[in-house]
Amino acid sequence: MDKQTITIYDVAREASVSMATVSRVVNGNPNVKPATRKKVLEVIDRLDYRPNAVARGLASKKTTTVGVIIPDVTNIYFSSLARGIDDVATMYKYNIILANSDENGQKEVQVLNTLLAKQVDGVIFMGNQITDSIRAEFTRSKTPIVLAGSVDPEAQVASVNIDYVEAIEEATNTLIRHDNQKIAFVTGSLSEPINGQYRLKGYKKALAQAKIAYDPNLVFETEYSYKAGEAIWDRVKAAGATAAVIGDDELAIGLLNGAGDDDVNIPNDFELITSNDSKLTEISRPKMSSITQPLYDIGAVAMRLLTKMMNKEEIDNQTILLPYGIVERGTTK
Amino acid sequence: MDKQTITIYDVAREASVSMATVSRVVNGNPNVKPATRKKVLEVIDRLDYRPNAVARGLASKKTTTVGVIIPDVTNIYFSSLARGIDDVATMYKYNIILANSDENGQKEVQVLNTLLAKQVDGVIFMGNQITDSIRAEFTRSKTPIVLAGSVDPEAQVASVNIDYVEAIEEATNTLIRHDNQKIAFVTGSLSEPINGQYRLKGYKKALAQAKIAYDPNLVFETEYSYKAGEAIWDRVKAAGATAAVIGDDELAIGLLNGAGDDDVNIPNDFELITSNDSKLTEISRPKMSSITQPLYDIGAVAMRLLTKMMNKEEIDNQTILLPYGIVERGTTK
DNA sequence: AAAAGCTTTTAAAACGCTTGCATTTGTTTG
DNA sequence: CAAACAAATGCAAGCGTTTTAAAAGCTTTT
Repeated sequence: MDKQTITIYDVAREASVSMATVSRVVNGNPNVKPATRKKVLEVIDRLDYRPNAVARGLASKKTTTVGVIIPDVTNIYFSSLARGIDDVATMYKYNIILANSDENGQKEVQVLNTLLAKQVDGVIFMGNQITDSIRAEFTRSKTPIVLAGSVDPEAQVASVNIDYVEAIEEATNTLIRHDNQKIAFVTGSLSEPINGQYRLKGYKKALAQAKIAYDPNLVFETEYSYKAGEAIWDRVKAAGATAAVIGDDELAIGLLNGAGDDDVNIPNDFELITSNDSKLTEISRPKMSSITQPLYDIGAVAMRLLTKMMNKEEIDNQTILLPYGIVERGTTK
Repeated sequence: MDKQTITIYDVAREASVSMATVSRVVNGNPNVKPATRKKVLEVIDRLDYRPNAVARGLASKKTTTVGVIIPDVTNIYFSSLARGIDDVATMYKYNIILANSDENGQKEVQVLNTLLAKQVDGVIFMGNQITDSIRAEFTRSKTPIVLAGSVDPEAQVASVNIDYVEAIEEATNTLIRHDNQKIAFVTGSLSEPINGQYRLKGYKKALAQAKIAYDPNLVFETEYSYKAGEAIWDRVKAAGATAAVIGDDELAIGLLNGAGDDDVNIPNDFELITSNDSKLTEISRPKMSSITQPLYDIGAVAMRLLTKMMNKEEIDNQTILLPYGIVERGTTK
């Protein structure tokens, strides 16, 4: 009934060699006489033999598959990283098992476990919160893990990022230089280290340097979403801010549109700088000034780092910081 | 050295039962005496045993993994579908191997083959062109396949979509009702059936009904990208169009911004309707009128259909059409 | 208390490949 | 030309599960 699947054994028989030899030619092992290789290759072609990766994985204990845990593919920030990850994965002959986690700690643990059960050779984790339970799973397994665009304050697990402190500091400085005194800081949950520790620190540093008092009423904690941005505009306005540094592009464009719909002239009456320099910054009107960071590359470098770890190569530096910059577009004077 | 991996065998020994029994309790097979089940479960817990999915896959010939071929995760249209796919996959205990194809026929074939080598239980394919080589691979394998948001003119392979002909016809009609005589049709390559056969047909039908002559100079073939949209504005304008139906949201927002930057008043001087009702339609200013289609659901339903096929359930209808609508927002009068 | 019929459990054969070790074949060398 | 070494191949033991057929235990029935 079923299309009889043909195995390495069939090839071996037809080519009158051993399975070992067939395996060698399939894997490009050089210890095969060219004539033999040719003969085997012909049979493989004739029978249309396709090696079974599952059997391969079981025998070799390598699946050439890596797990990618992503909060939400639909968010351009993460999908940009994912694209970088996938491209270099492909380059190194790995496949990606993609799993959405919704930044939900429980799901993250769950998903991580099924990935490990599937014997992935490594995992790339995106998500702003390394909860204790996740960290526990990380350390429990011998599988290499790297964080992409996420930060581990303990610096225990490998990661690739930009320097969030400095980046936000510089963005805030830009706004200060433009004579803003009341600068809002709006971002995701402050319980996420990237916000509560890194970005906030940069924001405060810039203020301190300019001798501007830090005002907790100017920091806004919300979701990374367009709607949240639109919704928070009123509060930002009410707080008397004349500018804002924002931690996410979707959030920023929401705020921008919220202000615009409220007939606020941007950048004259209100300035803003966002954080991720995704496609969205070019799509909005005015275009958004932003911290620039190489999203694709963060993913790509993270995956590259992971390949090294999977290969048990010596790693000189576990936590890689990629360069960032600031582009001023239409939302700053 | 290596953390000694513990296997089903270890559990069997510790619980003094056979591997078969352990396997049964792990798989929830009812033929196990409650007392035995409990004993085994305790040992599993104590040893922290995790079944090896690869071995499982080899023995059972099921990997509970499906392959997803996507042109580009970074495109909101596709990532929305992907999100739907992943969610129901998770619901049915499947994992997703995600592979970017760049709509490139060669890559598609390549990727499909590695997915099949990995013994995925099914495949979801997104991409607007079912080339002959892809079709050949499809039919060659016994693995179930369904198209999501992509169309197979031959209707050989299962798919879930909306009725593109009618949808575009209706969108065009809307523009005609608003007294536009010169309506541009801008979309991706016409060699893709979705454009060249379906959408174009709907466009022409609407024109014919309104007794407006079809003018090939008003159809624009380009890429699905923001840049392409911006770039094509000049040509659309030069052609004298007063409105446009557009096949992709990124493309549409590009065109919209292109027009806006050219000081054209939208919707008064130029109207447009886009096709996918993604997040972008709410993000643009003015917000874009659009054909509404349930992107998430298309993915979800496609995956659901696939689960049925993998389960060898009887399928009543291979090609599912989901309902669409039209929302008029700010880019139409 | 033996026969019959269930319910549980076990033994062991797959599943399709990789890989360490042994063997065979081929090539140099002294 | 035998010895020594290198290259090419083969053997067979895994890899960690599932699954089928058979065996073992229990209950009922008679």
